[in-house]
Amino acid sequence: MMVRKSKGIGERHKKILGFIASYQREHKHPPSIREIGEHCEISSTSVVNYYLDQLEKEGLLERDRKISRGMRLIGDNNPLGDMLRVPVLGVIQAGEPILVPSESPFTPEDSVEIAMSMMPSKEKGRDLFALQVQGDSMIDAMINDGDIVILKPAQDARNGEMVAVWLNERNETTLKYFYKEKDGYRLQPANPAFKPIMIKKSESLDIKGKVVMVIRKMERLAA
Amino acid sequence: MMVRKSKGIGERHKKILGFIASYQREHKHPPSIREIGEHCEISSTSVVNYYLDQLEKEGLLERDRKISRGMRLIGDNNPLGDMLRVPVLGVIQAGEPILVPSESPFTPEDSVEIAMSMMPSKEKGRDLFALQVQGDSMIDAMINDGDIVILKPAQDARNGEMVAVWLNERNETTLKYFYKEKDGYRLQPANPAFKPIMIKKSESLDIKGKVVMVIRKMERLAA
DNA sequence: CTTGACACAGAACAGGCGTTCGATTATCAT
DNA sequence: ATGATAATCGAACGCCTGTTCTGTGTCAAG
Repeated sequence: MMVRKSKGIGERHKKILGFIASYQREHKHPPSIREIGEHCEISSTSVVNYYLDQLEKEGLLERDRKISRGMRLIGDNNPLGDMLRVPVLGVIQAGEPILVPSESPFTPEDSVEIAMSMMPSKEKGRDLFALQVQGDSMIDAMINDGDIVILKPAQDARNGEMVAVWLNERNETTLKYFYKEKDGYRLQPANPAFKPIMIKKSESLDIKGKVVMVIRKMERLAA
Repeated sequence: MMVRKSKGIGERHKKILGFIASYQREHKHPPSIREIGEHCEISSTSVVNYYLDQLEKEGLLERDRKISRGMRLIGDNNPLGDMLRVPVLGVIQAGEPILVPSESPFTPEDSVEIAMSMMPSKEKGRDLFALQVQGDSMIDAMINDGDIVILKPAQDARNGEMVAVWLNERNETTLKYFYKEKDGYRLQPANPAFKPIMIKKSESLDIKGKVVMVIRKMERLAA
């Protein structure tokens, strides 16, 4: 039959890889060695095992020996991965205080799923929450109507972090870069076309959380 | 011992649920019935099975009977999910043509993972690609320096869709809402503070793709 | 031609693992 | 108290599944 001379991956290998991926997508768990054999025209379990070993050596597969269906695709092939489910607690808009987890009486109607690998640094905590932006009031933060902002509860922030604040005096919710200055705080819009807001120490500054991510889905069309 | 009167979930159930989640996170595959028993102080496999059945009835778990470790958590508990790995092909900036998959000679140095559930409609194709925005040239599209835009290759677009275009005459790459008009095309910035660009039919309009998502990670601090 | 690496088949083995069933104890309404 | 229901246990059963070993045919190098 065909020979491979021990270099690289052959057609058979690709077929197996593809089968594992599609099987896993359909059944939510990996196939057994025998199932792989049936669908890839391999009549012996030992041959499947043989190929699996090669795929593992190539770094395309990982195996938990002795464990049933204990294999998983590595890298680009793997359709499954760790993700974080972040509850969407409500909307954020100017003129209304935002709801942080402890204040919100609502059950998250919806949630968004974020890949762990996308999470900045060590914000991988379980206490993140999300809000959907309503209206154009956040355009100075470069955030559109409909965007989803993911927040981490916080009462204070370091310079340069984007925070969600409730400005009592102005009766306004806003997202700004936070800077502490000698006579108070400076809230810097992300959009350079807008001017910073200066907050005196006397005014109340109510930080609700830090913005860790912004997601904009383009499914809907522009007005 | 304690009794549950067949309503709701008890402490034991939560412990099992938690163990499955943590086990799966560590081993990349679900535990066996016996492993659950060992770590939850249940000495009989039948009791574990007993609880698993209840969890399934509650809709918190799904089971593939007869299949080894054939269980998976449902909903918020499930740390694993279908995700799309989108290759980051390079950067997008004004003054340089963008690279679409077929043109790019580079192997994606990096990739971003997006939950399937986050993908708009049926853009769940395998041909998506991502670009990292460099510079502030996309501020009129409400997109910041460092943002990641996810694109779907396309040569044309419908009105209202945001597209990535290469304007040959202006030697410029840009992201705009696309509108076809009687005498040509109108490229509308997402930011209402900016004016639309009118393109005559005589000018060449090179649509490279549709923007399906924008992601902004806030890990880095503002300048 | 011989040799040896390689691809593959098939069968047997053994342990993993879900299932099932009989028996026992605990809790509660009656 | 008492019977019904829930919770548990322990062991046996048997399929599922990965592992291993022997054997065969092919092809290229010596």
